[in-house]
Amino acid sequence: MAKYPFSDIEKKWQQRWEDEQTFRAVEDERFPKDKRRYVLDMFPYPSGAGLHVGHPEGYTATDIYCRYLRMNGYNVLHPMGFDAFGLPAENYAIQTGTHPAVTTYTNINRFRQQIKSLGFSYDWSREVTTCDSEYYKWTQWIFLQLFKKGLAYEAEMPINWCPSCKTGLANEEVKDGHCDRCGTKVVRKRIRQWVLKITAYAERLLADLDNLDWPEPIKLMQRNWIGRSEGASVRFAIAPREGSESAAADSASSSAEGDQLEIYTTRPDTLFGATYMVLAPEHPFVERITTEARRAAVQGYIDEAAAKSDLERTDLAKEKTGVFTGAYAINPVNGARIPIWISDYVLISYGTGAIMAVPAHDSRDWDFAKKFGLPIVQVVAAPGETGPFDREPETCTDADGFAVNSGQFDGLSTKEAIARITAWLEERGIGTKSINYKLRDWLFSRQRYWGEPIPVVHCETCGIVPLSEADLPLTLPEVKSYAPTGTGESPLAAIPEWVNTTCPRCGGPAKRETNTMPQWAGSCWYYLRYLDPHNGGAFADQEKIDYWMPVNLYVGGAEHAVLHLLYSRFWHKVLYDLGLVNTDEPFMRLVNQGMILGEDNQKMSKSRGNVINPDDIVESFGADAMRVYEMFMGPLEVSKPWSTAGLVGVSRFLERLWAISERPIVDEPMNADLEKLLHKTIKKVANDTSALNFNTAISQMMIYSNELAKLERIPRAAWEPLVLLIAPYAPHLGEELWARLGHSESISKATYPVFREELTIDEEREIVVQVNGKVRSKFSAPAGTPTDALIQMAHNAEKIADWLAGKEIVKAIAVKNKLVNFVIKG
RNA sequence: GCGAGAGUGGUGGAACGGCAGACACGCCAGACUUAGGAUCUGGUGCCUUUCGGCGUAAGGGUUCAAGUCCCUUCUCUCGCACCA
Repeated sequence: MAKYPFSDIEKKWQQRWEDEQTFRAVEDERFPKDKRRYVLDMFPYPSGAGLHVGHPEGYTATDIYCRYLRMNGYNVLHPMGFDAFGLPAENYAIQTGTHPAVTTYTNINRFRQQIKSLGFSYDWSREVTTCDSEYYKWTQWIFLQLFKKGLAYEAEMPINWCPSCKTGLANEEVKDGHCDRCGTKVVRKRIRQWVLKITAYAERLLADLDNLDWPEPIKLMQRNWIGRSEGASVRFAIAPREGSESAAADSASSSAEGDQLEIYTTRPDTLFGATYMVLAPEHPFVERITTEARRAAVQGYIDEAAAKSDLERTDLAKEKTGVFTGAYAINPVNGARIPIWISDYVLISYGTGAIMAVPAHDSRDWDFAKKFGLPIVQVVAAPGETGPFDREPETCTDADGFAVNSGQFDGLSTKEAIARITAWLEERGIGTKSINYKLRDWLFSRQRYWGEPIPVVHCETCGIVPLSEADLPLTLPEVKSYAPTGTGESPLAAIPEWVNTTCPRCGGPAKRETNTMPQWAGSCWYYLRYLDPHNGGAFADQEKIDYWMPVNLYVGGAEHAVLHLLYSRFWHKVLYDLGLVNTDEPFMRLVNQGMILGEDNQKMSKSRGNVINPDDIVESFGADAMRVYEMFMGPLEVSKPWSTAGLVGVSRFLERLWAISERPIVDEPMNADLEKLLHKTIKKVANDTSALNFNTAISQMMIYSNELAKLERIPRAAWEPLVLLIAPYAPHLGEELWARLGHSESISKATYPVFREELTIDEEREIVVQVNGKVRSKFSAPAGTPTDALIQMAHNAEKIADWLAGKEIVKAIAVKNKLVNFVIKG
């Protein structure tokens, strides 16, 4: 049998779609709001390696869904573009001297051609590229809005620095103390940075997750990343010096007296158990409170801590370290004089950088107290525990219970004690209820070339001055060397004619900002630019935003859970607050596709030699086979290994459809059984497709086509619906078969088949007869036969009399249309 | 350590609490064929000659009935990681 000529067919229809602009999306008011859908793919970074079989998985899923929606009368926006700023092109430039733009656009052209070869129904007229100055003009414009709102600020702060990428990294880009991109161990470095105040939106970013139809694990990851906790801020007075220490104290140290040391705790109920305090080594009080006698030891510890990498500092396995400062604080609830230590187990970046240590009820404090012989006082007892509570406890517990050794609060439940002690602190002005977040502000500057220049200047008289919006885009200058200086300045700093400029405010001499934006900037809002990609006067027209937004379905990998997906929610909320977008969330529904692994069940990688190139698959099996196979492999959301043998199976299925189409298509009625199967098939394929359960939809089409394949002559009424059903999956084949059926218009404009519910119901049902839960027989009964009649019939079913002979029927259970179960004894 | 998800034939995977293994790959047998992952027919979870028994990581439980619900354990994947 002749193979179907997929190569010719696919080329032909891709050309047709392009010539006829078949998938151009137009803001047609005749479609009411609920008949419009915005279906978005995470756009790719066009790497030099070309498209990977993982890319088409999500793209195929959304494409099938979009084609399905269009055939069901929806106006669908389905765009594609490229996330084009980024380090690989820049690193390549450093090695070869090739301008990153050259590499990037070469790669984009290759990607676009590869993506098109798979026959996706994108509206290519809306393509965006983030490194295009007409695009990043608006990235810069949004940055200016953030700046004007006070959400972008400069700070000199210790940051995560990747020595290999020679740039700072956001917290979200550090995994296990290593650079997320290149795996190099990050170090701490203190340099001037641009930071976005994402923490100002922490509460909303957290709360609004509840309204999103996103996978729970992703929402949970964002919740954990934001890390909200409730507790209290409490001020501890620094105790006056005593005895010889006081006499020895110099004037600088004694000035600390009267200072208040503020801490944050989630367990104010354990205040009576605070037996010492710990400051982060970087805490500003350390210098002031350290006594002369302890100064050398303290300074030594600080130096040691500074030399350690974050990874070493946060290694949980290591023993706690620390030194005593010589100073004491007064516990405000009981007046106890408690020593103040420093230790690197307290982080300067969280809370106030200082803690009250409650060793009886915090395992970290416990470890520390045990190591340094500090007192441990139990202040929470387990429910029912009777005491006595005057001994040092044998174990540490953070479980709830009731307060002991806590003065007037004794006996209160943990919950009650937290509320009452917090109120008591507030009355006396010693503390307040307080909320903390793990989320840090977003480190937004990169000391690299290939990114959006940050559109501000540094003026000697005016300070930081934003460029006028009319001066955007601020384009990247040409440079001789792309190599980062590594000193914390980008290559842009080496171009005086670009750096030296005039202040937009006073006209005096000023220097341009030489840091660039991180790769995440462009992807924060690209879904908005698709709405109106060529607009020169605004990032997008309001009416177009209102027409399409929000995104109804967003499909992409899970690796962006706390990066892109958090950042773009933040930007979107800022734009919402400025009245520039119509919703407070950008992506209503999110689906993460699973990874496609190599045939060896390992992650695909060049080094493992298990990489599958989509071009090869399209070449030898066709784009339709590739698409259908990727959807047939298993559920979209799970990871699954590639199997070329499995691909062959799908290819045979498409061959079979072609073979069927070559038989006589006749205007004759089909038999009742086939008609039933047809309507069941339409129902299942429609339901599964709209639910993105593509694997089971394909399976059903296989079942149906296997039936059709048994016929010599194919009734048109049995064949046309199958062609329509397969079209979203195998669009080239669908078009060709549709044309061969005599239709002149694209099948993508045809109407999806409709099933008749009554034809999906079997009037005869097979009823299973069980004895003690085990299947012993079966019989056929009309649909809807009442349960008592089913039980009667079951008695007469084959072999059942033997099973019941001499036994007592304890109970007979019947489920309509399904089964009868006899429960017997003896 | 904490959190989340997942464990089903030789393989990918199906299965509103109701016949476990749909569909597909592979394999076996046969047919046909100038056989370039070809096409067609039948078979294919394991044990047993049959009757039948056993089977969804392991163990327990709820139920007339459990892959599915509950508890315990194990393994794998992912995320977080001294956040007070």
